[in-house]
Amino acid sequence: MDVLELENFLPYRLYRLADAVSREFSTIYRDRHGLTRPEWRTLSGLGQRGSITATALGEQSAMHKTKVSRAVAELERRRWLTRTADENDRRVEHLTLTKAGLAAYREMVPLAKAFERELLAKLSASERAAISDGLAALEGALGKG
Amino acid sequence: MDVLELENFLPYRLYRLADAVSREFSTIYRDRHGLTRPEWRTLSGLGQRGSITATALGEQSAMHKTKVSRAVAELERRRWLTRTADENDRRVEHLTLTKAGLAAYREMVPLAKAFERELLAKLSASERAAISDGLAALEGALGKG
DNA sequence: CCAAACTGGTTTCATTTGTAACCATTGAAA
DNA sequence: TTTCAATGGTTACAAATGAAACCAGTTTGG
Repeated sequence: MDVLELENFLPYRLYRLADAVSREFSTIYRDRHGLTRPEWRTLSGLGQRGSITATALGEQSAMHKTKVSRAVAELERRRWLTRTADENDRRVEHLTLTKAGLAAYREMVPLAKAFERELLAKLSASERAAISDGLAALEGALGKG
Repeated sequence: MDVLELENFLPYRLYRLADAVSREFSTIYRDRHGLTRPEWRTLSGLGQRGSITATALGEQSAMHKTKVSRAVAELERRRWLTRTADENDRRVEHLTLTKAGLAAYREMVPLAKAFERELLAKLSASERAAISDGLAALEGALGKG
């Protein structure tokens, strides 16, 4: 009979791995600041790109617009970001980190990098290359459709 | 200033890719049978392993026990599986696919394999090797802690 | 024996999520 | 213009999720 081996099935392996890594990483921003993943991504997207719109943020961090909307609302409530209206298009708002938001970002970046470094340190150089190349290839394949 | 490039950050890349692939794949079992992901995994775990317990199913398919419990309940409602009590331990129940469940499984397996094949077909042989090795290495690294 | 402590599995409750509907504004077309 | 489709963003509602409490039943240690 034709059987599917789940543990070798690419979608399953990817999901399982992403879930494990993401869950582990989430303890960092959760413990430190009580952030959810969408909030962390928003913070991190804004820190990386400076002032951007909610739509751009959604694209850059691969989040559904409702997630962005809610994360932005929460960070605004914390006074970690401010919205400023666009001059030309009144539907658009530009998001910018406040001093407090920037401080949180600056504090998080080294922790995030350390997490990644420690994870990759468990691999050999060729394994690191393999993951890097493999993910890039898949990203490319999905991009095309 | 120290910036984190989200698009090169491993946890983000993994999650994004897994989400995209999984979302795409989910249309197959959703359109065909209206299954959720936990339900699909349950079906597929049972098809692969024959008769197993809910706990074993959770371990094999990396699902929280409440997910397993609910997915099993739904598949039972559809009469795709049956539970039989363990002789020695009355807490344990062994899950087995019914004829209908097995039929659904047999129908899904080729679709799943085709999906994976088509995805991998977009990569070169060396890229396929890279993904395979890279994921295996990460799985190993996480396993150890 | 009998009382913890533990395990397989379910349920409850609060939180997170996605879909779809929505509001306001803008751009294009008639 | 006026209308109609599209776009940025929010909200309402339903479904999915996880943590913790729970209910058997089982094991362990006194």
